[in-house]
Amino acid sequence: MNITSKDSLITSDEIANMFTSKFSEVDLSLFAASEQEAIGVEHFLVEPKCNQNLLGGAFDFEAFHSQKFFDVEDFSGAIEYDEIKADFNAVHSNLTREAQEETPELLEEMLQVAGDEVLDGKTRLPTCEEFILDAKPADEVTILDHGSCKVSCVGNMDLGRYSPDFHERDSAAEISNMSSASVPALESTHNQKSPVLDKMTVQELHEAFKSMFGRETSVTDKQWLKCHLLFGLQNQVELNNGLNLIKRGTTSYKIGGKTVCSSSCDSSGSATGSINSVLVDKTMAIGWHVERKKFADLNTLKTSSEDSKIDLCSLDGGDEALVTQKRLRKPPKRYIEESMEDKSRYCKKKNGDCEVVYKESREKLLSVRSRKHLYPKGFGAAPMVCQDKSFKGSCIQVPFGLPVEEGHTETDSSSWNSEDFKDDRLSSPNEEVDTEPHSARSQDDICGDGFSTRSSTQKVSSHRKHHISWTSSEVMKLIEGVTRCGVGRWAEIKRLMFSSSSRRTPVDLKDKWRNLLRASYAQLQCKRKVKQGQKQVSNQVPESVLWRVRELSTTYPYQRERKFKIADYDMLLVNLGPNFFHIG
DNA sequence: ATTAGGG
DNA sequence: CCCTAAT
Repeated sequence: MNITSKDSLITSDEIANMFTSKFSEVDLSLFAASEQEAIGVEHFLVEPKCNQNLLGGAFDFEAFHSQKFFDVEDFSGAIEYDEIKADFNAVHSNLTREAQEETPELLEEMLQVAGDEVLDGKTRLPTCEEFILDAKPADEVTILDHGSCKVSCVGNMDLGRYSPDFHERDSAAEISNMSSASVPALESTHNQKSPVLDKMTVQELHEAFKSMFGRETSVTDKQWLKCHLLFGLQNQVELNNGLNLIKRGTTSYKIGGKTVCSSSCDSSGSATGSINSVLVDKTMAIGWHVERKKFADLNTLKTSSEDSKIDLCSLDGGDEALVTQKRLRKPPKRYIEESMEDKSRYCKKKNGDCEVVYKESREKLLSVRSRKHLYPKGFGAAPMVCQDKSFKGSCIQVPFGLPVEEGHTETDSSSWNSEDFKDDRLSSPNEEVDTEPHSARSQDDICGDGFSTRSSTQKVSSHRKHHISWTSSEVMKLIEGVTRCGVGRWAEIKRLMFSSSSRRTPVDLKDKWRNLLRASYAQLQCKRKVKQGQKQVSNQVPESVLWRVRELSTTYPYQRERKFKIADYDMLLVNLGPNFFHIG
């Protein structure tokens, strides 16, 4: 089940959005008498088909799967069919395995419990103690089919033991009060063989329905009514318990013969799990199941529990703002990065002798380009994997700008004296002077930037673009480009002058030009003071170049309007003097 | 997709 | 260099 690598994740926001509507809203949509308004889950609400029960251990997910109980498309199209299927398969096998592993005694015990209640019959709801005793501590996902009222628990079906710390009775008492008041018969067991429910007349069921949902229904199908009543009951129970469940960590309880399991201690360690039972709808449960796994890697425990709280709050009633806020909160890409950064840092620390110093906390780890590739949907993807190999031994964060182009360092102003000036000038503009050595790349690979993702996940993920110093020839090409095309037409300049250069995007050109401009004016003022006429030791860009930059900046006042045609370029050069391209 | 501008 | 908003 390789769901984590999929990029079409459903985000928690979407989940929350879809399923955290207030109960009353759920009520309206799911139990509309017309049956037509509700979408998605409606399919299986009215189409009872599968009737396996839990104890039989024959929960056929494939059958379920093929019945179109839900329409994948309905769920924002974000959950891929395959994923769901994969999940179901896993669940299925899991369940099967579990069922096989369970001893007959345990199964019998379970049957007995159910049977007792059936025999007990009548209208007695389980007491608090019974609720507690019935609790099955487990990693269970409740999957409830409203058509057949089938319920299944997957995960650790620890039938023999009960959660020791399940001592809170408040919620259980609430359950009793709430349900016994209006729905006396809901304790009954597996629907189709429930004598108690069967005993109820349609009218009684209607009454129960009305008292529970506050509205009447014209549906006369007893099965339908029973299932919806159970559904409603469970919803309310969950609503009442929601927050408690999170704190408690794990719980499950039984309503009638149905085991409703909630857990917040599944493998992901996320409290989100407890929402599963709030979303009685199995598709929802599955959705969360999938989702939880996906987020387990990204979220810290803290985050996920926070999320859960928010969701439950909204469920609890009326706090739409939280949901809205959550939805609006567009997780900044930086968030992902920084969380990655944190983890990576953590990993490094963990691995010991790796000393990495980040220049700024906001330092981006990935270049935009690669990041776009990495996170097509922006969120929730690509769990950070820290591979030890990456950090074996010590590594040092290499300062940016180390990679040198063409083997010559032009931070030394001497490079401006070199001949590539002339070369550049003489070269025809269309003639690509590919000054792109691969040294930079290889440098990149050799020294790396100290981050792990490169080796671990996609190698496409080059990280923050190294600062590649501009060579003199590049600067000249830039200037020439500006001269020809004018300021602002960076794309064109890039095409003209840097077409062979993989780096140096138009934005880079723009940035560089801005820097040049800045430098040129800064230099004007500094020059007054330090008139020593020393060769610009401080800056690699010679004065003449800066001068020309200024010239161009006035020539092309940074708007599209080009005062000069290309033909004027020669004039300009003439005006600048023959020595322009040499250090003056 | 490009460009401008802030960081 | 990165990011974002505005074209």
